[in-house]
This record gives sequence, C-alpha cells and structure tokens, in this order.
Amino acid sequence: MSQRTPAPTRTRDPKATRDAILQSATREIHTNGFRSAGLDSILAEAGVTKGALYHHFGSKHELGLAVLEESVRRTVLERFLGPLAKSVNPIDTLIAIIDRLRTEVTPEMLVAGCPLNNLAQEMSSVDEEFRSHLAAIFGEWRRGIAKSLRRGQENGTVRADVDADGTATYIVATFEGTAGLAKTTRDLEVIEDCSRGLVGFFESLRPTPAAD
Amino acid sequence: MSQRTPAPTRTRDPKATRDAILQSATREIHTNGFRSAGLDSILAEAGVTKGALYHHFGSKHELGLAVLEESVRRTVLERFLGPLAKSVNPIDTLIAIIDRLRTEVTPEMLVAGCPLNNLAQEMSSVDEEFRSHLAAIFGEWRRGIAKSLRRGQENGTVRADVDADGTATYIVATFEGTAGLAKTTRDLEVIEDCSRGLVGFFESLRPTPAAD
DNA sequence: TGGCTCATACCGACCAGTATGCATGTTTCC
DNA sequence: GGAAACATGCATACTGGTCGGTATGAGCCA
Repeated sequence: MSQRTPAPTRTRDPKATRDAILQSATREIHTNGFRSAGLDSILAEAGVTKGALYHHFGSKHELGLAVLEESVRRTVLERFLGPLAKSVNPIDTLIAIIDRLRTEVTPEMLVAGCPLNNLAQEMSSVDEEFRSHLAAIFGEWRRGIAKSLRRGQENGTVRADVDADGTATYIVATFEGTAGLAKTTRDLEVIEDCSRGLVGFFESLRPTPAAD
Repeated sequence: MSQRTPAPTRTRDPKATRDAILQSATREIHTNGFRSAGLDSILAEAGVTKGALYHHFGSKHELGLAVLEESVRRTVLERFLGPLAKSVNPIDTLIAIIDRLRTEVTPEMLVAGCPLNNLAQEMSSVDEEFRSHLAAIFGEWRRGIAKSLRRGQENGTVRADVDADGTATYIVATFEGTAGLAKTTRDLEVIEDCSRGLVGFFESLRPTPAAD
C-alpha cells in the first residue's frame, strides 16, 4: 500500500486546503459579491489562515478568477448543458430544466441569485479580466444551447426557420433576467410568471404539426 | 426685482449644490456601483467638498437611496411608462420602445448597463433597505405595463386571454436580462437577438384576426 | 538539507465619517 | 433702517476602522 496518495495525511494536504479555500470563497462571493467578500470570512470558514491563502493564490483577484473558472463555470454549464448534450428533443429538455429549477428553488437560492449573473453584473464594467472570462462562459452557454437547437432542427423536433444562435441568446438573457428580478423582489411568483413565459416561448419553437 | 429667487447668487445655492452632488453621484454609482463609488470622486466632479455633502445627506447610504429614488426611478419609469401611459395600442408602443432603445444604444450605455438593474444585482442581497426600494420600483414598472395591457384588452388591441400581470413581469425580466447580458458581452448583436425575441413575443399578444 | 506548506504578526492604503470654523444669508429688536 | 444675534451652507483638516497584502519563521516531507 501507499504507493500512491499515501492516505490523506490530514495535515499537509495542499489539494484539500486549496479546495477548502476555493469552496468557502465560492460561498462568500456568492452571497456578498466579489468586492465585498472579506478574506477573513473566507479563511475563517475554510479553517486556515492568510499564509495558506497566499501560498495557493497570488491575490484576491486571482482567487476570484479561480472561483469563476473552477467553480461557477462548472456549476452553471453542467446544470444547463449537461441535460441538453444528450437529448434528442431540446425543447422537451429545456422545459424540463425550467420545470426542475422552478420547483427546486429554495428561499436561499432566491435571495442569493445566480452566481454567474451576480458576478457578471458586479464586475463586468469594473474589471476587464473578469469581464472577458464571464463573457466566455456566457458564450459557451449560448453556443451549447444553439448547438442543441440545431440538432433538434436536423431531427425535426425544432422548427427549421428559427435562428438557433439568436434564440439561444434570448433564452440566456431571459433566464438571467428572471433570476435577477426574483432576487430583488423575493417573490416566487416572479419565477412562476417567467417560467410560464419561457415555456410558452419554447412551445412556439416546435414545428407545426400541419406542415409535415 | 429680487422679490423671489434673487438671481442665482452663484454662491450660496443649496438646491443647486444638492442637485450637483446628486447628479455626479448618479454617474459615479452608475459606472462603479454603489459600494465602489468613492465620495471623493463624486465631490471632485460636483466641485464641492465633504462639508457640503454631509450637510445635504446624512451618510453615503442615504445618498445612495436618494440617487435611487430621485434619479434612477424617475429615469426608468419616465422612459418606459411615459409612452405607455398615453397609448391606445400597448403592443405597438412596446415595440416602439424596444426599437428606440435598440437603435439609440451607445457603446457607453452598453458598458454601463441599466442603472436600476445594476443597483438591484449589487445591493439586493446585502442591504434590505435598498432591496425594498428597488423591489418597489420594479413593482411600479410591472404594474404600469400590466395596466397598459389591460387597457389594450378592453379596447381590443391585446388578446383577452393573456395574463397581464404575469406578462408584465416576464417583459421586465427579459428586458433587464438583455441589458445585463449585453453589458458583459459588449456585443450589440445580443441586443439585436433579444429585441427580435421580444418583438416576436409582443406580436403573439395581438388578437388573432380570424376570431373577431 | 533543502524545498514545500502554512501560521503569526504586522504594515500601509484607502475611505467613510467627524470636528471645527468661517462666511454668507435671515431674523429680531431697538 | 441698521446692527446685533442667530441659523444656514459649506470648506479644511483630521480620525478611526477595515482590509488586502507582506515579511518572517516554524513544522513537515523527500
């Protein structure tokens, strides 16, 4: 035994330390935003000190980018593009995603908002490096949806005349707008109203059964 | 002469001073957000000093709320609800508003984003007083659109079976989502795509000419 | 022994807020 | 109507606290 990873030595586990910092930073940034996120809060929750943080990350800025790339990006894209990647009918899948989010949303999620949208609104006009990373993630998201819609057009589950790229952009915008409005109003009915609107829009993308 | 407002004495004009502070604070908050807005920047642009600021406003927090109530709220509601208030066909008016915004958007506006949305995303989960004011403004906005839609239903320009309140919420959410996504991507095509999507949605609210 | 991992203590900058004083208007009273 | 007494409007200088970042050194592993 012990030829590889000689049992998590508990002490002296740099990977675990880094992950702990990244995780608590993700939480802190999600609730307070990047600029208001205090390093002391992050370190207290992670159970380490400044020495550990600045050993693994060069600066708060770098930590924020790591949270964005390694945590937020994974979460958003997995949750959204995962189901779409292996679906034959993108419209059914999109409706299922909306429905799942609509029913599973907790009060805490309502208050905290979408982590990607939060960072985007806070940092885009202030920090160019953040903005470019955020724009890239939105780009992946939009391209993933567009790709799925095009596949639907090929197999006949999506109307052939819809602009896949434009529609994908519209979906992402409406989705984030809903999250943002719900965050401010703290009203679950906002989620309901917007979900209905989105589902109606999705239905309008199906091919008309008349024209076969 | 000089029986009333004895000629703007240039010196000693508290109303003008307050307005100057409010205006530069509006700009600074719009570009940097509330928490990153520096009082020194605001004062430099307004051409006054801290003494003047703290004479007119009790704190930075109070200044921020004044900007929200007296500046942001007026701007947003006037621009959006003004045209709707005196229109007989709300759908035509909504399309006109979208079209006007789409064509008049400047690169600076694209970068800065919607001032209401910016404050909402930044402050909602951090400051309850800000959040309640922001939610109230969104409420006015939504109610204004809903009222206009109901009037359209009465005069036959809007389908009778649409849920006015839910539709108004969906419109506001999509609108702010578009502004937010455009702010991050800095891509005018995002505005185009989402405008097309919204106009298509508006068209779907018209009564079908068949069923008279 | 030398390089990695991290704790402790400290620094300096930034920034909201305050204390103070002066100058300009406004009221009061002779 | 004029001057004293007061209130308003605002500038200057300073303070206190927060917080990101650093310097240093100690334990751990190969």
